[in-house]
Formats: sequence, C-alpha cells, structure tokens
Amino acid sequence: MSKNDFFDKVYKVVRKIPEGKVTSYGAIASYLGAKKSARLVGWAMNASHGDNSIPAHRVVNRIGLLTGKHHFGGTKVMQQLLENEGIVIKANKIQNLENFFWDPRKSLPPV
DNA sequence: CCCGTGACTTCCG
DNA sequence: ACGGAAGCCACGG
Repeated sequence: MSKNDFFDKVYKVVRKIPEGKVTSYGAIASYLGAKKSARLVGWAMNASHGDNSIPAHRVVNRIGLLTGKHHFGGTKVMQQLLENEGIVIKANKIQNLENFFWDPRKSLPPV
C-alpha cells in the first residue's frame, strides 16, 4: 500500500458521492482507516483540482462549511453547484446538513 | 535538509 | 461552553 493509494481511494469515494449529497473530509478519512488524516483528504482534493470527474464541491468540512470554495476557481462556483443539486446553502454553510450528509462508511462496503 | 503551510478534526485547559 | 493547541501527511521554498 503506497501513499498514492490513499489519494486514489479518496478520489474513488468522492466520485461515488450521490448527486445532491455531501460528505466531510473526516468521514472519508475515517472510511479509509485514517480519520486523523482529514487534511490529507483536503490535500488530495487539491491535487485532483484538474479532474472534472471528481465532484469536489460535494466535500465540505464536518459542519458543512464550504471551506474549499476559494480553490474552486470562483468564489460562488461551489455554492452554485451545490444549490443546483438541491442543497440549501446560507453564509457558505449547508443548511440541514444531516439531511444531505452522505457517510461512506454507511453507504459503501467496508475496505 | 529543515521549516512553514494547508480544502481538517479532536482533545485539553 | 469556548478558545487554544496538538496531531496527521505531503509538498514547496
């Protein structure tokens, strides 16, 4: 298992996030068995910035705050994409997060 | 090679 | 309950 594997797994999980749903960096890290490495998930997103098949806009921090919107090329792009999927956002924060949250540990088979 | 930084999260005082 | 500090891994300067 190489470090590159971790990145690859992150991409796979993110790609499986259903439309209109979101998850957190920590949830993904936890699913991959490295919950303490949530920052790596963020770093993986940063590295995947050029990949269109990765819906990075569906990945937010644990409270549903759009912390990564600045890296989206446009300040309003991320929010726009999420709202387009039916997610309500106010003050850069997802409303009713529990209703939109998608936990890979509960939705995907164990590693 | 060492230091600082980052799309985070959790623990301790 | 709140704020500060630490832990995690990788990458760039």
